[in-house]
Amino acid sequence: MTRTTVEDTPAVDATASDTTRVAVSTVIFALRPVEADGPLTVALPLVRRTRDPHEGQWALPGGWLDIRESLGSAASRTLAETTGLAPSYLEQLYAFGAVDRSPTRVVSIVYWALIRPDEIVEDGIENVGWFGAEGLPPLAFDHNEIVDYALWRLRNKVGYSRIAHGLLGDEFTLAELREVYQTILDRKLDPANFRRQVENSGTLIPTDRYRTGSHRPARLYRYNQDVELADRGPLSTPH
Amino acid sequence: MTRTTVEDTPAVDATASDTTRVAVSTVIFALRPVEADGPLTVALPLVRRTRDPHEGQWALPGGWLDIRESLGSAASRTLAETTGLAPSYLEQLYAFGAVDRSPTRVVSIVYWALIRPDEIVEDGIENVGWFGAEGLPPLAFDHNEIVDYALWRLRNKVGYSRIAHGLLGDEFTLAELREVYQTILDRKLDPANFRRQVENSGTLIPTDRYRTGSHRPARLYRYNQDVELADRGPLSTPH
DNA sequence: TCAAAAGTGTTCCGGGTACACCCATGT
DNA sequence: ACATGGGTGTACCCGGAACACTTTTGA
Repeated sequence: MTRTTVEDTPAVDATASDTTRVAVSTVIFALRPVEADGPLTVALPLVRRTRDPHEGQWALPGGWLDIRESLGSAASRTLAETTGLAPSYLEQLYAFGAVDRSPTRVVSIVYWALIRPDEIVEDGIENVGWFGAEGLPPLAFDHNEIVDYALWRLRNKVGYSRIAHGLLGDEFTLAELREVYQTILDRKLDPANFRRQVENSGTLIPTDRYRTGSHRPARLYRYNQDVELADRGPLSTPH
Repeated sequence: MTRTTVEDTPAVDATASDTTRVAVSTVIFALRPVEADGPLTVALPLVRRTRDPHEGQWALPGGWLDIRESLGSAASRTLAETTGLAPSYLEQLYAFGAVDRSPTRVVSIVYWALIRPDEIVEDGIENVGWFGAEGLPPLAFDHNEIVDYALWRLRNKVGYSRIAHGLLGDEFTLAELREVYQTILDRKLDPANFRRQVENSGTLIPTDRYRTGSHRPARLYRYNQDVELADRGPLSTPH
């Protein structure tokens, strides 16, 4: 193949026009009221873009992959830089690489994360806003589609694994844990059956403490860290 | 930040030393005897590397992502170029991006694929070899780890979805389908129960044809293409 | 004392498993 | 005829769903 026209000649300044760049973004889920004193909702933080493309629109927190960091590290770093958050759970979601998903060629490695209420930094950094995961406004790039996929994965994985504790503090009552499941799955769960199921799963450690306040005090539980294994298969360390 | 030493100055020739490149590789599974007249085994084709790094070692088929193609297209293309194969099933597996997984910085988007016996091109292209998925020799880069993960995903997904037909031809007997499951899962399955389970799943269409040859003829089945949906969630098109 | 949530007991149902049994064909 | 795999019937077990019931607190 020989170059015949100027269109075939790559720019001398090889910034973006002729290379594929790798970005890392993260969908961060938390459970919080989306309006003051409203019910708990699956919510996520978004960052307002301050430059083109899509200036002014909301987008997933993220940034460029540095040449000397792994993908998971890049997710953690860009997350902290843009939102100030450090999630308790972080897992790779998918690599998005459609040619037209950005004006320049960008492959985005997207992670998804869970954070506990006590890890949420309120109004930590400018240009960050929290949104309910359902009914988002139009986001930059293909980020609406990405959030939908992450939400599907969250709902799916809650069914067969015990990640829900990533949305709770260290100690919690069974009612609080059940509330997490009900919010994510968007349906009521029988308290009696729910109790037995999580108790039999072996992932809960009862403590001697109780949460008091209204009605009969409820026993507090803690999560058994030794479980969780045998979930992602032979892949132990994030890449 | 200001540049103070030569180490900080990027090379004018921006080939590989200061950029992250994106590669695409695929783990292709087929069911075939690994030695002539042996039992059916989960096997995959590997390509012998003809240049450094890891010259002479076996590696997953793959190549560089072209700037004008999506990730899935790149997987199909590099697959065809290196092995001559065109799989019936192709799905993204994981993005591998550890800093030290290659001498230069490479992020690999790995796909996994299934191919039917009739799609296998025997001795089609030089430098391609077939190996049993268990007990591979040491491969180039982190490819052993990648294959193990793909194998885990295959075994896992066979349990809850109906992808096994991606390893069979258009028409097949229940015994042949059961053989696929038994080979992948490495355990015997009850013929009676297996029949009822796949029949009740609604994914099989009985034909009027029978496979004769030994003993009582077995009815041939075809797969219902209309199913398979509601599996990868809202992600319909590969990116 | 009453409302409401915590916690227990019991029944029912459906799907998976084990296994006995009949059917149809090649040799 | 008989061995062998194709195909059917059935009993059992276990986990989830439904729901009645008792316990313990705050108000």
